[in-house]
Amino acid sequence: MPELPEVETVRAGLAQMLVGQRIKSVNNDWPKSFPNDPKVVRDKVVESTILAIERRGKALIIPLSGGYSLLIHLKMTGQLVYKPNNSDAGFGGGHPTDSLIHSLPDKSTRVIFELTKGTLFFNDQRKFGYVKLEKSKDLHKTNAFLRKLGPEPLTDDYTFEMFKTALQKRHNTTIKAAILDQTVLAGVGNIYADEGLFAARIHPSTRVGDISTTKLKRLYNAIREVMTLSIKLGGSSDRNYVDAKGNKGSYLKFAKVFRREKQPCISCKTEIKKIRVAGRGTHICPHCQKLTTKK
DNA sequence: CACTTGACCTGTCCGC
DNA sequence: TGCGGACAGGTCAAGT
Repeated sequence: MPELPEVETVRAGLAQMLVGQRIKSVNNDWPKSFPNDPKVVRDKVVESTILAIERRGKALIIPLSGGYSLLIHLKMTGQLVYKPNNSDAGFGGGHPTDSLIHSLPDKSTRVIFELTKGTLFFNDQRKFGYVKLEKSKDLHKTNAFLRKLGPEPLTDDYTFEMFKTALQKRHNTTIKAAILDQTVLAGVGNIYADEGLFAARIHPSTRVGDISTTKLKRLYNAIREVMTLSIKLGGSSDRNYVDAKGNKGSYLKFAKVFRREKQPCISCKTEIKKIRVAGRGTHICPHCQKLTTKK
């Protein structure tokens, strides 16, 4: 599910509700969902206080009092949903009747954190995601996943030059594979790759080295615009994704190509096609996104 | 080193 | 209705 906009939406929701709370207990049934030694987890996590909720690329980082942090990756189907202790009535508190919160825990619940004022559920149908306990000190350098991540694309200091320079090391591959590469920039996944490439009118199979600077500049802007809009709309709920309150996001109502195969292109009415690029299902308008090559 | 493919899992959908 | 296969928003380890 979750690409940068979805993870950022979860982060913002959790930050409102969890910061300052104490963790009373931790339980997990599937060891790979929380691979640390359960005794160590109990020792370092229980009785600690949540200091902040941070995001890096598609990962969440929760620093705790006591010098440790939770590093969480939702991968394809992870969810982090918080249920306040007083949410039983099912109304108010930002929990519409179709919120996932009313059926928690469920069969995909992997980890349960009991907090002072409520319960945090880590759900993950496909079990690809994880919660890991890490030392907070220099976490961005000591953790192998975080260390390799490229720059955050939505910060003010992320420039076109940074984008262009990072792409040069992937000049021989397709532009779609290149922007999905988390070492080039952090946070783009399949949805925003397709939406960004459509907005920039670039065919996903185009070789990076064959794209003009003008078009790359369009893509740089498009990726930032598409993800910024999605954050405003609470992210994309294609299948599993929900925010920290268990509610779906609405970005896909505004998506131009993603999951719109067989529908007319909003720009030229040509039928949207679904193809395969970089091993991923890929959505294009064959008329607006023509494949071009140099020489 | 750059790049591609399969594996990790469960659930759903589609064709026979 | 049942069954097999393909596929799903991500990353990593292997292979070429």
